[in-house]
Amino acid sequence: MKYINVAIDNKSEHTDTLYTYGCEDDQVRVGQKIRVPFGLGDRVKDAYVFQVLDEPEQEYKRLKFAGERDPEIFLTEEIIDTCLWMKRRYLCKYIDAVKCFTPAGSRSKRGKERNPYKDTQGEPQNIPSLTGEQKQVLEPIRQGLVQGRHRRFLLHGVTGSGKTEVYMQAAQTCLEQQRQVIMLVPEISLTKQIIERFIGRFGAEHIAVLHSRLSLGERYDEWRRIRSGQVSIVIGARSAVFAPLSRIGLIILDEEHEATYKSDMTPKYDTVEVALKRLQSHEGVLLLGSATPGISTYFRSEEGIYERLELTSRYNQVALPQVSVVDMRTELKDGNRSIISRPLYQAMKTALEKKKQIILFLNRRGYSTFISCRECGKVLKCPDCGISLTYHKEKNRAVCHYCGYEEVPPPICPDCGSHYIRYFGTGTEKVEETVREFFENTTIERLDLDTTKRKGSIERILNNFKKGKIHILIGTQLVAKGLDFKNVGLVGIISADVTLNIPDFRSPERTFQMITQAAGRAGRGDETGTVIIQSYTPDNYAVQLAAAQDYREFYETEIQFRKYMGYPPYSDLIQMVFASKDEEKVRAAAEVWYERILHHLKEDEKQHVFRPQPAPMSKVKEQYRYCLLIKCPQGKRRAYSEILDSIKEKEKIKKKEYTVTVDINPYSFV
DNA sequence: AGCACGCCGACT
DNA sequence: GTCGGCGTGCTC
Repeated sequence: MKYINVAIDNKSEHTDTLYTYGCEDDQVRVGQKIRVPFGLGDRVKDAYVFQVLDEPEQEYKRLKFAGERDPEIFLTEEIIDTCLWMKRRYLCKYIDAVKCFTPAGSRSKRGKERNPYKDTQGEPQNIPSLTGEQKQVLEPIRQGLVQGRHRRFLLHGVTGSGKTEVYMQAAQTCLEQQRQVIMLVPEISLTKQIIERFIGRFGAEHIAVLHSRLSLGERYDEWRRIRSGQVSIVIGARSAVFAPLSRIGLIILDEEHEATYKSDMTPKYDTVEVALKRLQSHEGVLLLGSATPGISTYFRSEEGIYERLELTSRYNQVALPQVSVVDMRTELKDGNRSIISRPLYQAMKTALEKKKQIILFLNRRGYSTFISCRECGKVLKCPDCGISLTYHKEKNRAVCHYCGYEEVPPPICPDCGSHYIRYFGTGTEKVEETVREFFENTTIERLDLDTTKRKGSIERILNNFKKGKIHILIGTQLVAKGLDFKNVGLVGIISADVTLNIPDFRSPERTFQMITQAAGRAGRGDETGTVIIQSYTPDNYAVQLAAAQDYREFYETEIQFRKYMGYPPYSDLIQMVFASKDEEKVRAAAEVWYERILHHLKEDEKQHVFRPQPAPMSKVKEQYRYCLLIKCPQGKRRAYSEILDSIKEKEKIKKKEYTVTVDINPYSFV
């Protein structure tokens, strides 16, 4: 007779605790899935075993007994341990964490297992010989793998420097140690080449590819295939970090800086953190790769938390593209009010004459309006937070979304006295229209979230572009992600300012990454490509250093700003969002939390918590939302988690009609 | 989230 | 007197 502590598969916050059951089955183990009677009606619920005990921890007046076990779903102790860690770190429920590791579907009814990539031949390959640089980079990774030690690497390599080959050879070494590999990519639909190369090299039978098109049944089958030990390499987007492998030797994150590695659903986990947690138990190696590492990542490589490896030369020795910045203030002065500058227009004409293709980048439309002078380029910013102020029409104020600072927008530019104050943020969607007017006999296609909603449409557009059927492709960041088009002669960035002035402390970082990535699309064939960046603040360091392709200098500049402002990596930003149908109730709830948090802090720590304010998009889906931001100093994260946890505990005693979500270092502050 | 217990108003 | 309203509180 055993006693088990289980997490119940229930939606409610109120039942998010471990319940003790008696268990007749002596074979019961931590991680198993088991049926239990629950509640007054003894409804049968799924539950997961977190602890197995010989004696119950206390007397229960109505102890119940667990039912049958699910023989197909069982997790390892390492996974249960990681669930406990996730609950703390992301303030999610036990079951939310467990569900990351278990397949959502049930056994597929067809009865036979299916592997959608079984028929993919992949490119049969000769293993290419490595350049000197690649060999050098690979050496310490191999060493870590062979010794079976936990090590962490940042592979900083320019576009086209052959990172994928390093990944594959590291994977090879890992397999030779009888250990398994998780290969994570930002977006599976744009990663066909990598998948084909892996399948070609290692064979489809040892690889599981997890992607969003899998049906629930297929997902279940893949999960079982992985769990059974048949699979030694799992390729997938961020959720593949939860793959139920039992001997993980290596986790690779390609394009480490990408926003998709941060989950936007509960639990709001950070893929790198989960990978690290798992690798510590498995004594495995973490390999982060990027051409433009995130500032916090690079900082950690400076601190020695990650070992940094550099690939500086391009594989095929193609010269980096010619990058120039167009000053849109001059365009205005000279009477060109159009969205396309004269240099960009000229370059487009030339490219079309040479039968070269063009990509125009339209940055994601800002959800907020920033205020800027079209003559000198000045942008209104918060004096305390250093981020752009957002214009609120209803009250005619420029507001800081971090701390709530506000001011009446000046009628003339405070720097140069110009009357050309403009409210930016919308209007860029007119690009397509303008381009069509300027270039009548060309094929123009737009690629963004709206056009890609329909299945297969990304592939269709990209294929047509590849075949040369489309002359000008207008798109958002989507187009920038790792695509290799040989005939692109020109890349134009319509407005660097939109990205630069998103009210987020990372907007310079994002701008730098966006420009670098876009530039990487130009001149991938044998000719040097051209990149043109349009901006009203052409002297901005992010724009300038991206144009100069100087990552190191950008890092040095940016890290100073982060240090001065106390932003990550010098702190963690904790964002809490309160939501309710009742506007007054959310406001009150946010205030209560604010007061309670302050109550737990010492006098000199109170400045880290900002007064709650209505969210920038304050009403979404009939719900009113309030935000509360905490700048959590380095090393204090656990303390804050505990404070929030205890408030959550107290708050749920009184049933309140609102929801709270906590997001640590969110990718956007909405 | 369910589901039962419980303490007040209109029915056979 | 009792059938049922859904407010309140618990679930090993």
